[in-house]
This record gives sequence, structure tokens and C-alpha cells, in this order.
Amino acid sequence: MITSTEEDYIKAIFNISQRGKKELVGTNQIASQMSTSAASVTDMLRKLDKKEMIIYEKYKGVKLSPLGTIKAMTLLRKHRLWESFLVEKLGFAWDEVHDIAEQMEHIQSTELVNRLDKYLGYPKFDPHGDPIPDAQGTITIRNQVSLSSLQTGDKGMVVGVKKHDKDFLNHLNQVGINIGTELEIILKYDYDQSIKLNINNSNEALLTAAVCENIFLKKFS
Amino acid sequence: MITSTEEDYIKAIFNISQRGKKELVGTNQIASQMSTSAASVTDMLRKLDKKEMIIYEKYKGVKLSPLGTIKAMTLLRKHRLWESFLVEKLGFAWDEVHDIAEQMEHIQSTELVNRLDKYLGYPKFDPHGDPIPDAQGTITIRNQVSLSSLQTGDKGMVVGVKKHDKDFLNHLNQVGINIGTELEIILKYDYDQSIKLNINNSNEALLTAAVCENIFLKKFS
DNA sequence: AATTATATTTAGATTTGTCTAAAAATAAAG
DNA sequence: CTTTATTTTTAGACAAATCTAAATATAATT
Repeated sequence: MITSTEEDYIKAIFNISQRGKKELVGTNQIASQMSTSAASVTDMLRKLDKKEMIIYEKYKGVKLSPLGTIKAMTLLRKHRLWESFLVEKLGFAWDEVHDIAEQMEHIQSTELVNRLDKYLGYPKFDPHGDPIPDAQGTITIRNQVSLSSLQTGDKGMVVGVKKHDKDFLNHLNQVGINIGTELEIILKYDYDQSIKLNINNSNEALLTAAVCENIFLKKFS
Repeated sequence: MITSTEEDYIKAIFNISQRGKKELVGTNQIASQMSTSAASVTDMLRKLDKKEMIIYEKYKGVKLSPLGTIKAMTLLRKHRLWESFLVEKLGFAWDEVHDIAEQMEHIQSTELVNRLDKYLGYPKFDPHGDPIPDAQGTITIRNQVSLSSLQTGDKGMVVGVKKHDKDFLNHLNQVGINIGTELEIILKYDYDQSIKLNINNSNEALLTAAVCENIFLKKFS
């Protein structure tokens, strides 16, 4: 059996290796991601290595084993399906569901996850636009670009966000940006890469480069 | 904060005190209910006493404090709402949901529970016929009698069961008994109190006294 | 009331996950 | 190619929840 804590480490390793370019993940990276000490991480890496969830080489770093990767995909699947449930069925806002889903993803029952998936109509993306792995662990890749990469005159529709914390999502709510929102770049300032844009053909807004980096769009060709 | 383990102890104490006549619950009772040692129970009782969840007197026994009672009702509410969700929305059978709900009841979020309650239409009883406490902890009492107490000729409708384990519920499935099933006592044998009955005005079945004890009915006057 | 039986608690040890501080290995800089 | 800085691991300790075995308290029985 895998404990809830072990699952959290697997998830952290997966997340870090997704966003970084490097093959191996470092002890300190995991420690800061999980707000714990490097020593605790080392202890856990030993344990996960013995359980064959990771490939671990002292002082070098760590990566998920095939078994660990499957575990990570299952956790991602559960997390994103529960987020979808909370938003679609219970009416939560997209900035309220992360912490609850964080608890629900640890519930052990394959049957439960698969029935939930069916009940939700086999969604391909969660409320933040992240792809939901299917029962086989397969993910639907979408043709998306960062808002940062668009230029003056470009148009597109918001399909996802990179950050999931309350503060960031709340800011988007205030500006009027959501999944499905249509954007048109009125002007991109060379000075600081901030972007003035038109939202759903009505409001205007100015976004900093830091915000733009975290918004994904499907570009209208 | 209350840990998941502490919650399990609170639930056990509540359950034992419900089914027994005595005011105080003993250490050994809790130990056997939770499949653990008496020594572990003593340790935990100290802890729960310090947290003012229980009233504990060495060698005498234990009972829930007002705070502990509220905790127990909340857990019951969560457990039964999740069981309802699993059966009503995800299509699980009533004998498959206990273990999953046992995990889900530990999820911390009052908002989640209340939204779930609303989503389910504020049900008063769960799939086993047990009453679901509302947000204030109030329980709807139902006018029910044990099948054991009925006599030849009596009629009634099944509204609940006392045992929730898979084997027992599976047996009822096989016999054709469910919540809502109508029963008529054809004959109650004096010898061993076993009962021959008619199910939904069609099939016949013979139930032992041990089984009858665990079935609750609303008696037709 | 003394003795036996049962129930409960204490003592001491174990496991899991965590910590701080110190040591060792690797990477970076001169 | 040393020296310095950074990263990682080890050593030792702690809190939570558990265990077994031994001691103590309560209940039951003669």
C-alpha cells in the first residue's frame, strides 16, 4: 500500500519534472515544493526507491519509475475529476476547489474514479483547462500557446491557466477572464511586455507580463 | 485540529453508546470495535480527554462531551451523505458504499458537505435507511419496528437495516429485500422465531431470527 | 471477606514522518 | 587545481499512533 504522504511526494516529483527541463529532480526542489526539510525528503526518497516508485541515485537526483508515473497519472486523474465535480455539479468557483480536491485525490477506489468519470461525461479538461488522464493514463494534448507569445492584433480563446492559487485566479475573475473567454491583443508594450487587450469584445484590460505567462490560449489563425 | 484517527475513535464511542444501554463505554469495547489493543485505546482516551472531546474517568469508562457529540453527528452526516451520493448519483449498490464513505467522511470542508446536501435534495435517510443529521445536527426520527417484533399476519415496508456489512446486505439482495420492499408475515415459527414471509406480493422466503433482528419496517396498521 | 477472573492502565519499544545541526559530496569560482 | 559555495546526506531526536508484556484496579464468585 501507498500512504497519503508518499502520494504527495510522487505528485511533487511529477510536477517539478513537468515544469523543469532537467531529467532529474533535486532534493532541495522537492523540499521547497512541499515546504519541508531536505533531510525529510532524503528519508522519503529512500523509502520510495525501495518501493520502486522512483529511480534514485544519491547526490544525483531522482525521477519517477514506470510504476511511479502510473501512480502520478492516477493522482492527476483523480484530482482533476474531483475538481470538475466540485465546479460542474456542486457549483464551486474555480478558485475554491484546489484544497478540497487535494484531499479527495487520496481516496482509494478505482471503481469510484471510473464511475465519477462516467458521471461527469468523460471530461477531457478540468475547470482550469488542465487535461484529465483517462482510465489508461492517456492525456489529450491541446494546441495551446501562452498569452505572452501573442503579438498586437492576435486573437484567441482562453483554454487554461498555469497557476492555480486563489490569489491569481481571483485576479483573473476581477479582470473578467475565465476558461472560454475571447481575447484580442490591442497593444503589446515593448518596454515591459505588458499587454493591453479586449475581453469578449467588450471590456478592456491591461495585464503584466507575469500574468500573461500563466494564461494559455487557443490562437485564432 | 482533529486527526483522522481521533475521528475514528469518536465515531466508535458514539456507535457503541448508541447500541448499548449503558451510559459509559468501556476501553475493551472500543478496542474490539476498532480492532486494536486496549493499551492503544487508553492512550487515545487521554488525548481526546485533554482535547475535551470526551469525559473520561480512569477505570470507569468514557462518554462523549457536547463537543464530541457534535463531532460525531458531523461525521455521521458526512458518511451518510456520501453514501447517498454514491448510490443515487454514481449507481453503486447499497452493499458497496460503506468502505468508500468511510474514507470520504474525513474530508474537511463544511462548505463541501452543505453543498453536497443541497445537491442531493436534502435527503433525510441514507441508502440503508439511516437518518441523516441536518446542518444543525438534528435527526429525523422514524416510526420503525424490528421485523422480529411482527406476528403472523402483520404487514409492513422495509425502511432500514441494522447491519451494514457486505455479507448481510448481499444476503438480503439474494432474498429480494431492499429499502421499500413490502413484506407480509405468513407464519412465525414459535420453535426458533424464524419467519416465513411474502415479498412484494410475489415471492416467498424464510428468514432466521438473527436476520429478522436486523431489518426495520414501517408497520402497516 | 478472600480469592479468582476480568478490565484497564502503565512501562517500554516500534514505526512513520518529521526536525535541526553537522558532515560529506558535488558544483562553481578564482 | 585549490578554495568557496551549494546541495545533499547522515546523525540523533521528537511526536503520533501503535504494540506486547507486566502491573494494578475493579468485578464476580465462592
